[in-house]
Order: sequence, then structure tokens, then C-alpha cells
Amino acid sequence: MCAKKVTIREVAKRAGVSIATVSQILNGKAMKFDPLTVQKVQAARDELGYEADHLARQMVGKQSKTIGILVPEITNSFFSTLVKGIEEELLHSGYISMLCNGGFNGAKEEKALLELAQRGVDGFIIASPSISDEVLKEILQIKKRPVIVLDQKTTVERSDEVATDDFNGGLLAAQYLKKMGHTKVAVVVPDLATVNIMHRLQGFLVEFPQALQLKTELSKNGGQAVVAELLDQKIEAVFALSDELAFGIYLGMRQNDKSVPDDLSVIGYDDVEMCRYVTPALTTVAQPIYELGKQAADLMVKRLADPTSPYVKRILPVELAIRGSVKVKI
Amino acid sequence: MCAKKVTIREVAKRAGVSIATVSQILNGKAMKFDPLTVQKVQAARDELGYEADHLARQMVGKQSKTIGILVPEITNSFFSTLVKGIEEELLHSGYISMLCNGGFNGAKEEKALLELAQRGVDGFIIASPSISDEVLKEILQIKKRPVIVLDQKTTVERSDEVATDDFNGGLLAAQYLKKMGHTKVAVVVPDLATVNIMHRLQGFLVEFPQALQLKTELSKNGGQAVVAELLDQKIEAVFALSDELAFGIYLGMRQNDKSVPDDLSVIGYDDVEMCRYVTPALTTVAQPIYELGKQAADLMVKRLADPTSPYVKRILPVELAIRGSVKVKI
DNA sequence: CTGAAAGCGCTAACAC
DNA sequence: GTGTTAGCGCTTTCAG
Repeated sequence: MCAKKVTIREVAKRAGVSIATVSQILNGKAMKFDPLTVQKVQAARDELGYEADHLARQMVGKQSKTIGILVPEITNSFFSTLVKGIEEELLHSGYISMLCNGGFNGAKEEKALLELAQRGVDGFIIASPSISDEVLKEILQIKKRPVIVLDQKTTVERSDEVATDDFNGGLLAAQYLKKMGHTKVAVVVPDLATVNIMHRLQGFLVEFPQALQLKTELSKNGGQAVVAELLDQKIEAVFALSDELAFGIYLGMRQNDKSVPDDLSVIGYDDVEMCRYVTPALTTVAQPIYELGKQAADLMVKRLADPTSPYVKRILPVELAIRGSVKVKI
Repeated sequence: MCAKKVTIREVAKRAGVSIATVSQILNGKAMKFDPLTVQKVQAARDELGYEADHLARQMVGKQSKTIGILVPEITNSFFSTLVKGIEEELLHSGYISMLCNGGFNGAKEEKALLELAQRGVDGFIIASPSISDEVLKEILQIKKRPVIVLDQKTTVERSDEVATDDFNGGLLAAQYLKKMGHTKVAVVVPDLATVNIMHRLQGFLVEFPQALQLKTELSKNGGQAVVAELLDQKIEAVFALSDELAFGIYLGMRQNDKSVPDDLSVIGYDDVEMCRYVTPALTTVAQPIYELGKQAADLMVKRLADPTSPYVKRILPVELAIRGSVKVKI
């Protein structure tokens, strides 16, 4: 099942041709050869189960069939789902993922990216807000390898893009809250706001222009930290720009002996798996996270296959997942 | 910051020696050279910021400084935390991670492993119950690369090991339940029981030899599925062999309009981050998951540095994290 | 002590 | 059409 290591030379010998011929034929240039030779080579390849060594191939400047992935926090359900989507699609296309966890730390991310670049990855999929534009540009320009960024501070020119319809997501959340009769609403926004998150906010503000905006860290802790203020201000309903934030709010409420949704309605964003398992189940704006990862990977593979094709941008739809964390105001 | 790509040749030229000399000196054989030459070479290396190309080096049969990681489901909090620990420790030591998601699918895992092997990883860290022993042996024997398995069906001979004190964890859970006055208890065990999970069970059974054992899938769904039976049997307290299972039970209880812990006490295993955020917060046996990953990575790095050192086994302690899901029986 | 030379497995010009 | 040759960047005998 897993022979020692069959080289191109053996295939050549077996087929009675030179290694160059084998290389050519096996790399798409088959039509320039005598059909008979092609036959022999392919037969030999199959019989020996030969597969080109990615590493050797890479040394001569070809693809390594490896993609570098950078996420800030794999531990976060959003990112792990994303990575899963990327990884599965990539593996399916014969690529493999090199994963790095940036930890929301610019320096570490840069190091990771460099390490990845040095490893000769064919492209990067970067989903991390704290990576600086300059570093990104450097990678992109100097290394000339395609990059796809997700969840980024700014958009990189000259790259493909996948995103979800963030503006609409924010709008959906607002409309729902309004429909449920809420007027005194707040929105909790992260310090480190990425463009996509800003879009959500903008969508939300269309319906609630003067919603109270609470800044905090984009994490469970951040959500927890904001509860006191929410309670002080007698807010009725809060829009958490991520489910993580919402989970933190849940905890904060419980610590204050208050109930969701009786004392405060909360609506989240992302639709992470745990939404269904917290009590009450979290009403949230569902993004197709896994799909987002798959699409990013797909775009990357396509780009690598045809580097000159025009850049594309794909927007994935979002929808409201109504569960139990928003009550109708009587 | 990221020079074009400085090769060994440039360093050699700069130092006024041959590339062979540079290679030797930079690879530990410095003492066999004239101190002056060593000086010059190191100076040149530093000035140019030279670093050997991992790929080229690998081609000549050296290390690739890359470790393959296989997990069944990165989306699962346990595994993502584990991966984070591995990844961080590895990056710290100059290694990089190639991640594959097995999806609890033997065939896919095998493919991933092969792909990883072909990529020339220096070693494998495998945390996946469904990988077969034969495949594992093959990797280990044919490729002769070190493997560390976690959460495995069986233990591989001739490898280092890290594990947590599963037996004690089960015992701890049982003792706590007993202390809280429960007698009619159940334990929900996964179909696909790995050795470590069996140890937990054994520890638990020491205190509750005739606990009701419910078999199900090791997942949230599995937990949910088992609730009806739990209720039918009028169980007072249940030990879920993983937090995932416990979360499923929470949902199942809610769907039956029953309360945790009033109608059923539940204790989990793992201490995943969400334990604190569900309602009630989940009492569980805490394993140092992140640390487990770090240790596995550390062991791997050490093994690679000194392949002949004796195999070691590290056992990490577990402890009870008491929260709100177990009530004292009056 | 140090350097020349032979590859590792593969691809790409350029001859034949 | 197909083989020859020259590397990619590095390590490693093996002479000198």
C-alpha cells in the first residue's frame, strides 16, 4: 500500500524512456509525444504507483501543493469550523494545510507567516485581524504568492475574496429586535473592529441609529465585562457582534442573577455550534462558516490553477436563526 | 525584513570559504574547524541573515522541521485546544504543523496520513481513535518516523506517550457523586471507546460497580439521544465521559422540560471552555488539554533531537472542577 | 582543516 | 518526438 519510494527514474526505466520524457508526459505535455510512448509511461506509472515528490518538485520552482493558513485562535469555534472547511476542501484537491495560530499577536503572526513562506507554501489563507497591512503586502509582493484574507482589517487589493453579507446580517438582527418590540437596544462592538464587523454594525444602525454602543474585547470575557453597563443603562435587548460575546453576556447575566431573555434579550452573530446548547438557546445571525472556509479554499485552488484569471469576489448569504434568547416585549 | 533568499553560496563567498565549510560549521561540526574560520562563517551568516532552506535540506535526507498532526474533528473544543498546544510548542521550537482533520473516517485519515508522510514530515502526532493499528504500524515502521498517539484505541509500542490520569478522573467523578449523596447513577460511554476512556470508566466503576451503562455516540447528539433512557430509569446523576456528551444531555433535558441539576445531576469530563458558559455551569473532571498538547509536542521535539533516548511516558494530573450541575441529594 | 564533487528527485531548455 | 544537460540549495564523503 505504501511502497518504499518510487522515483521518476524507475518509471523511466520501466517504460524504456528517459526521465525527461516521463516528466513531460506526466505534466500535461503528453500531446507532444507519440501516443505509444504516452501509453507506456502511464502504464509504468500506474504499475509502480508512482507519484512525483512534492518536495523535489518544489525545489525546481513548482508548486508545493501546500497552503499556509493563519488564524488568530483555533480554539474559537468560528475559526475551527472555518479551518475545517478550508482543510477539507484543500485535502480534497490534493493540497495540504499548514496551520498557524496567531494568538491575536502581531509579532507571532508575522513569525508564523515568515515560517510558512519559508516552507514554500503556494498560497496563504489569512483570517486574522491583527496582521498588519505591510506584512501582508510584503508576503504578497515579494513572495508573489496568492493570498486570500478573511475577517480582515482592510481588504487587500489584487486578491480573490470571500465574505458573508455582513451588512445584511446586521440589518436582519436589527429588524428582528424591532419586530419583537424592542427600542432600548445596545450593540457591543469589539475594540479591534475588522471591516466585516463594521459592516454588521452599519447594517444594524440603519434601524437603530442611536443604539448604545459598548466597546469591549471580542471574546467571552469581553461580553461578560459589558453586562454591568447593560444593566445600568436598563437596556432591553443587545446585539452581540459575535456569539462569543453573547456567551460572555450570558455568564455575566447569570452572575448578576438576571435572566436571559427576561431581563435582557440577546442576539448573537455567527451561529457557532454551541448556540443550540446554551440556555436559552441563542438567537443569532447565522453565517455559513464551514462554507466560507470551503469557498476560500476553492478560490485558492482555482487561482493557483490559473493565476491570470480575473479576481473574483464571492458573497455568501446569512440568515436569522431564531431561538430562545429574544423575547417579545409586551 | 524579509530578504530575497540568501543561499549558502552567498554566505560562503562572503566568508571567503567553500559552501561545504559553511554547511559543516553551521551544522554542529564547528569544533573541527579553525576558530577563525568559524568566526568568519558565523559573522557572514549573521550579516546576511542566512537560514538553511528546510526544503533543500530535506531533500538530502535531513529533517523537514515539520510535524504532521491528525485529529478527528478540529471543530471539537477538546481537539482545537489540543492542537493549539501542539502548534504553539512546535512553532516555538522551530517546527511547523501540518494539520489534517480525519473526520472519524478511517479512509480519510489514512489518506491524510499518507499525504503527510509523502510531504516528508519528521514525525506524527495522532489523536484519533479510528485510525487502525496496521496503518499506524506501517507509518511507524516503513517510514521510521516517530509517532505520538493520544486518545488512541491501543497504545503503540516503541513511542513516547503522554496521557492524563484517566483512571483517577473517573474515580474523582464517582467519589464526588457519592459524596453528594447519589446512588442511582448512570454513566454514558461512547461506542468507540478508546483506552483512555475505558480507564475513566474503570475508575468510575470502582465506586459504582453497577452503574447503568448507556452506550452512545461520543458527541452532543449522542448525549441528547440518551436522555430519554436516563429519565425512564429515573437516574439521579449521570457521568458523561466527555463534556460534549454532557452538553447534549443538557439539551435533551431542556427538550423534555426537565432541569439540570434538579431533575438530573450531570458531571462531565474534559473541562472544555464552554463548561463555564452553559447553564448551569458544568461540573466536570478537568484535564489539562492545552498542556497535553504542549507535552506531546515537546516529547516529539526531544525525540527528534535524540532519536535513541529511551521512550518516556508522561502522565498529567486531572482535577475536579466543581460548578453547578450536580446537586446534593437531600 | 578545507574544498571539490557527487548526488537527493525533479523540471526545463536545448539539442539530436 | 525524445534524450541530454544543467541546475534548485543543501549535505556529505573523500581527497588534498
